[in-house]
Amino acid sequence: MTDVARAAGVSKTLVSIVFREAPGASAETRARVLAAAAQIGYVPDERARMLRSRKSTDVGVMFSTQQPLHHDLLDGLYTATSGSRHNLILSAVSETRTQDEAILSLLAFRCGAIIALAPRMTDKHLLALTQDVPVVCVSRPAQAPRLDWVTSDDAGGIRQAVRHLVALGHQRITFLSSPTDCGSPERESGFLAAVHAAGVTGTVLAAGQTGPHGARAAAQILDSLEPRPTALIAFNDRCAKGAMDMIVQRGLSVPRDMSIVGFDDSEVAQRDYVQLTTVRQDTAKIARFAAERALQRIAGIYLESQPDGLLVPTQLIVRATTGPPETAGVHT
Amino acid sequence: MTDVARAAGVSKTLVSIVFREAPGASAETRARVLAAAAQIGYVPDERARMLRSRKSTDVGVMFSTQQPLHHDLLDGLYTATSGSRHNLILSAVSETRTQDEAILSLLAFRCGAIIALAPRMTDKHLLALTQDVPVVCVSRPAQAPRLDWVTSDDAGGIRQAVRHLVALGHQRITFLSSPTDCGSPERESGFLAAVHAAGVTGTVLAAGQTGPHGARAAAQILDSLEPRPTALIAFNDRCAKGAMDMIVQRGLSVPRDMSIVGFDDSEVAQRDYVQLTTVRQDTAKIARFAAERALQRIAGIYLESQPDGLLVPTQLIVRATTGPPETAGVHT
DNA sequence: TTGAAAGCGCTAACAG
DNA sequence: CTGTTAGCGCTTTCAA
Repeated sequence: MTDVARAAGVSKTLVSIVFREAPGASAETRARVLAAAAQIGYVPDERARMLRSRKSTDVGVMFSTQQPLHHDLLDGLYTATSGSRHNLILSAVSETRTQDEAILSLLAFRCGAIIALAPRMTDKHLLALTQDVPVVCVSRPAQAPRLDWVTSDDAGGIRQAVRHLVALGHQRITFLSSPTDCGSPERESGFLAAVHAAGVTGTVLAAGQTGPHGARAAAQILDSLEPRPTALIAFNDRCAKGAMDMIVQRGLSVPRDMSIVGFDDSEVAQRDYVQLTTVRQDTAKIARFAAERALQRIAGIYLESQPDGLLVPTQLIVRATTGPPETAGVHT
Repeated sequence: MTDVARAAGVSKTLVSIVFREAPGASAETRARVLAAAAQIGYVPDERARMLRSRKSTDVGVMFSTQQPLHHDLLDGLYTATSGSRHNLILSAVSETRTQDEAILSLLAFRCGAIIALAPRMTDKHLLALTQDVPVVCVSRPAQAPRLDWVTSDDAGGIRQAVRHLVALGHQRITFLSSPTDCGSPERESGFLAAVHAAGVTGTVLAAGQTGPHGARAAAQILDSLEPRPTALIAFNDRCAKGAMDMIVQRGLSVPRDMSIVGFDDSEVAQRDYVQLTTVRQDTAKIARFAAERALQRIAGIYLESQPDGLLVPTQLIVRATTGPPETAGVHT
């Protein structure tokens, strides 16, 4: 910066003013400073800048490398913050990095707010965090005061799936849950409420969020002797996919012998060889809300009138993996 | 920090020493400082720390939200740097954020080195960047001095695919390229060399990296009247998938009417309903090398003896989408 | 419209 | 082993 100031023949203050796009510099000076900076290849040190200005305007984002949905959300967050002066500080959760580590790193960078994608911590833990920095939870509702959240209407989404299946004539439906994941409790209770309302038989089986989890659960269902369900609703697309693999591998056909519904409408679902019927999440809207809230909090705006969270509607995308149940008994 | 020092009854220096895990503090003091910090909820300000220590030990990583392979690489990078004192500063390329913006942001955070995943910039541009900070390119070789790189042996991988297909009896093979992507030139020339060596007919068709790209290319192939190829090798799994979709949609069967090979061995390929034969990239090894190089550069180590880059071997994973060609003529 | 000085939270030399 | 001092690159008063 000193170099730029010298090259442009002005003081450091002027350089600062120009780069902050603050008023107080003539157009002529501005141009000369920018030219000198470009010449030298100067980029303001974001760390020093934040350090001195004391207010960190950066938004920290905790996401998971393994969740396709998070990549769509990241896209949405960048879109929502582009144009603003706010940087996104990314902190990933991976196989070798825990959520706590990710959050700690965000704290160390003194983000002005944190957007946590699918935080698997308790409300209490999150609330404690809120003492230090405003937090917006994505993919899970929260109950604590001053804890913002935004998530898909999980229960509503599952209800759409159940109604679709019931309309096709299904009487026995199983939900493959992923107990430790965000949103699973809501989807599970939504499922139970929906099957109850429709007067059909619904069972819940703990599966998990990955393909192998779905496959294992499907195998379990096929191996059991009881009247087999004719339709499966999975916690997410990957789980749905795994279940489908297993069913086909056992010589059965989808959707003839088993209808399958996923959740997310991730790329896997869309591009698949067998087009997966799924519940689509509106990631753009979720991201927009999360970003908006985070920026509000950073600006110190806390409106009593606005609710803590937002439930974003889902949309059922009917593709090729759902159909009427096979009426002629079971062939294994 | 001052608060912690007061609470622990020591000077700020001691607190600094304790948090840096530097020698010069008694175990007793150390414990007292840590206790006080935990009590207060103190986390050292990473920005101030880097600012003062002048050497930024952080590693900047440019990645793309849309590339499944990058998420595996991120995992690998976190694993490779965990345990070291180096932070990973992530900067994403998304629909609304260009590579230049991503790099600029990394520069603004004064990373000690940058790992660029699949940089689509010219060697010249990258070389200019190297003046400011050491750069390690991933997924593409580079020719410039002091520009480190690591990528899969693209040509070798394609050769494995070609040999596999030729061994099955294929005589006409088409490669679906993605001209603007990293690695495509290498794969294309590797393909041409391999078909030449095998004495079979090989053609190249520009497709792209997404499913729709692959589908469009496949349609083009099916619509042309010339002797149709009996096997396709795609730039990546998504492209392969899209081509497969189109082929099946036209009433043909894979691999009977057309064998298909992908590239990457991404989750799509592995979990797919139709198990995709593909060329696996060793992401863990690539990530390890990239991280190792970056840390070396940060440490100021430049060994003349070591090569600029590394070509990591690939592995052909034979699944269900390749088989002998249908000998009875073409049925449309 | 411009410049000089002070200081953000921390680390790195020193000295005790 | 512990404390004091100076300053990283920037922004922010305040004065010219």
